Amino acid sequence: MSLRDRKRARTRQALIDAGAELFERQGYDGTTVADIAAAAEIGTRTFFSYFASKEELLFPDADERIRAAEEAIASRGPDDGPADVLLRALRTSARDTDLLSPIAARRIELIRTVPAVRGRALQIQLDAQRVIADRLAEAFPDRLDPVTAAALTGAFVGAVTGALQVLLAGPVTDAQAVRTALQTATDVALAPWQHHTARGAAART
Amino acid sequence: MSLRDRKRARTRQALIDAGAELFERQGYDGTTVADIAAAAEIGTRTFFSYFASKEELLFPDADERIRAAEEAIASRGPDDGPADVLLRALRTSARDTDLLSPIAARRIELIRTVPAVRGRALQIQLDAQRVIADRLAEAFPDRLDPVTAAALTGAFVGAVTGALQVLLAGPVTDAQAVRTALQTATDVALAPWQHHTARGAAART
DNA sequence: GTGCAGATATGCAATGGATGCAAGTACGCG
DNA sequence: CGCGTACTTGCATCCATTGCATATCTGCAC
Repeated sequence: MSLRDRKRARTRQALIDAGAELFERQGYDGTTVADIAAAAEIGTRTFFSYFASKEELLFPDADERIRAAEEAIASRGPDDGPADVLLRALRTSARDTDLLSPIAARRIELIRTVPAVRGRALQIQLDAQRVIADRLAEAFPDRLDPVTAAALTGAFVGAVTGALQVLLAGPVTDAQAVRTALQTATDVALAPWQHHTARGAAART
Repeated sequence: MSLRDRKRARTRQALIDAGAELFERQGYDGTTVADIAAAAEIGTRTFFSYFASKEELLFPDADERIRAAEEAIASRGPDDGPADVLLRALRTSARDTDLLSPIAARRIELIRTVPAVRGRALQIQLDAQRVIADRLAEAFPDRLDPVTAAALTGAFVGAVTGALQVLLAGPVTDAQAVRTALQTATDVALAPWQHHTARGAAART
């Protein structure tokens, strides 16, 4: 990796850190892009060559997570059905984002309270959903047409999102509660599809 | 209804119409709030006493749709299970209101192509989802805990949304296409639940 | 009808995100 | 070392959005 690349990566990380720090201290709306740029010691204009918008700063790893999910689908076992694959994709891409880490908690708080951030988060989620649905359809060409794959993926993601929305409405809960809620959500979403997609669908975590 | 109210309603409608007209002719980003306000013959500042943002102009009846869904839940039959009720609520709020209007296709097109609009649409959807989940949990207090209700609702909405996303992937030109896509989406996305509940058993959690 | 209180409308100014442009600076490579 | 390309940056600009102060209107009571 060249010096230039390393430098750029370092600046990028500095921006992410500065953003987290400032959002924490002054709130999202109370922090201007100029503040963040100054804290990372770059010009305000330059900020936008690293992130397309202020919100992007909060989702720096969206691409990686999508790739991780694609990876998980690609590396499925021969006996896995669509439901199993979706479960694995979810675990893979959600792994590093342990919902209970302090950083994640702050991000969730921002998603919950700042409309612009929520809107962006939902868009990213929908984009990810589309990619996953495409891969899923490719993975099971004889069992899932594209529309059905999209519906299945949407049901899965929607259930998880809905459950988390309720669960995370209050203050941060314990890890076990999160696990239980996820289990509930995936069960609810996938159960009706079992006879559509095969029996191996139920999985436990 | 007082004169004041009528006047206000008329201005509001004028703004909606002017917006549709201008977005159509100049594109969303090519149309400024000042343009819209001028076309409706009010001051730019006044626009924001009618709509909180430029995007809101595209979702003037969000409240009514939520109310329609709540209505559908409230008026459930004695033998309906959660899935039946949800199904009816979705069909009602989707069918009832605006999707039949001639501007439906244009709105879909804007949702599809303008990030800000898509973000807002998703937020509105999520908010609606939360309300519906709450009502559903209230309607079946002994069968559904809040998290399960939210997961179930999210699964339904997510499934339909996911299917729609694929069905409306390309440019959308006429309202008829929207209607048939919606029909197909609900059929594909919700079929699994209909079989499921037809057996008499609700989601088994 | 008159006049008041509260709701509305509007103009003005300011903030802040975002973008285009042109000039400056640094890096990679021959 | 020297050049071409990529990265930075300041500047001007556009536009959405908001606060504030002021003017205007409507509903209502008298």
